[in-house]
Amino acid sequence: MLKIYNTLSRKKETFIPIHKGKVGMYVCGMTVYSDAHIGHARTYMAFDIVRSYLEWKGYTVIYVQNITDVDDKIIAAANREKSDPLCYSQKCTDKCLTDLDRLGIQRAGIYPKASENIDNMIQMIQKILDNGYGYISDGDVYFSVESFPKYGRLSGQKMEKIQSSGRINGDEKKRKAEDFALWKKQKPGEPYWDSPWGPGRPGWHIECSTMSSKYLGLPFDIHGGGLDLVFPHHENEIAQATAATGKEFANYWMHVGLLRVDGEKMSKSLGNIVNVRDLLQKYHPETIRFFYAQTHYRTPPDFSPAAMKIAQEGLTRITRAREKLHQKACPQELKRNELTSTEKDYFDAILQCRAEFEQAMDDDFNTPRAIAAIFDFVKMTNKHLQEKHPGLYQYAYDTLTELGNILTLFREEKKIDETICEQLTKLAEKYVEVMPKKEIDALMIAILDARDKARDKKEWEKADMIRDKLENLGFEVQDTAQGTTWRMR
RNA sequence: GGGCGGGUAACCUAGAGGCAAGGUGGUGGACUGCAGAUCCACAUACGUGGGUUCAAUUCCCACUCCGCCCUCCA
Repeated sequence: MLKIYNTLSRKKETFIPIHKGKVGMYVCGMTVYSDAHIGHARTYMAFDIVRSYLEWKGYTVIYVQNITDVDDKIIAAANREKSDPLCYSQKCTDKCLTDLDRLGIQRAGIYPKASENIDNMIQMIQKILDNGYGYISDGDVYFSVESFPKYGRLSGQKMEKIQSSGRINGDEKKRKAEDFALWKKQKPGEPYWDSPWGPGRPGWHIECSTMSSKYLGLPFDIHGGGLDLVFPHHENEIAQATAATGKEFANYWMHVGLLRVDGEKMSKSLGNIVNVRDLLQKYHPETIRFFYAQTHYRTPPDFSPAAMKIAQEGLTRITRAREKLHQKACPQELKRNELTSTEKDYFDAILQCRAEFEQAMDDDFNTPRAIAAIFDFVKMTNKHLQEKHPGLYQYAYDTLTELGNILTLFREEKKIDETICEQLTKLAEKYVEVMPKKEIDALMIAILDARDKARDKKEWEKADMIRDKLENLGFEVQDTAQGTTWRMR
């Protein structure tokens, strides 16, 4: 039974979808005016896993993630570049989504853009006005927060406190400081759309109320985003959608803990924003994803080279076990009562891993616990590498792959560098008597065979030389009691 | 000032009213020409002070430290 921590109640609640077998999920997307950074990736990774797990549980998931392409900062950036804001944001959108693709984060089902839903927003604003929750002021339209008694429920704020804090922006055009803009009157040099209140553009919050209800209908199941969006953005979304439609908005609110960098908040002012693209120069996408998955989605992860190293090494441990399984696996009928007793132990361990994995994920998508289950499974695998049943290994391999996929692991195959084969051939020419086919496997077998002969003759220098050269080409060579094994890093 | 969430070994990360789990690292052992991998074993932890309880690290209160939001933020 899946439980989700709901920001609304600050408790874990049993997940019950509105429509049986279906889940509607809306996640606040990027404001596209620069590159995607690892904070974005953190959030979309988290929801990629949420989506994957829900699908694994048998739900059909409709995943909507908006693109904010109408915004002050976009306009400012476009003006600096002397280009049209919408063209500029289109370019950024493509870049950002491509970066996330390269990180191996699966795309949402629908990416609605603010600029393409202005009419819908105007309609919603009109309804808010019709229902008495907003007012017009010199070409601007504002939401009147005091007219919406439930305001503050999501973030635990009390209206009086918000007002008395003195921290929110006053404005002559607003009746109350806490009111927020639904529609902003056009300013010179800015893009605008016509509306019943004159030319202008929508406020930021309205796009999410509008597009979520347009694509998912109200109410819908899950609304997610970064923890920083709880107030005021999500609070405002609820107010707007409810004021306009009278319907409930979202049932479960999920918020992702914000990524930190070397123990500090990641921000423009600190100048420590790490772009996805730059990070991909240094680390394999799978390592980055594993790093994220190692921290529960509500806990702020701390990004650092040291943390990446830990992720890298842990992931390698899993990968090695999976490769060994792959080598031994072959589809074959599997009946528990036909297994030897040690094979039964292993088979039961696989079942145990599945059960623990599901239990962990059912508990508010507890990926660190799920990963612990996988590590337990890896340990059992390494202990049982002497079994004889290929079907058992197939089942183990399939299980590890299936569960890993939910955590975004094993999504890409290793790329084989074209030049590796040539370099291996050169090595073989030097040490091998009979040249094998120019394929990596054949070359490796021949080279390692030559090395074994050297080892038999106790020619350690030669053997170590070969091993060093292979290591340099990216091969991990290990001598074990069962012979020499190799793998690509 | 208001709201929210945290402080678990050397480090990272889970957890729960009664054995505190996983990873990285460390130590010892098995294996081994060496290296590596793997397995086995071991060591080190619940911020402080109260309270509730047979029992708290887990619940409550205070204190303290840290972070996030209240301005754009995933």
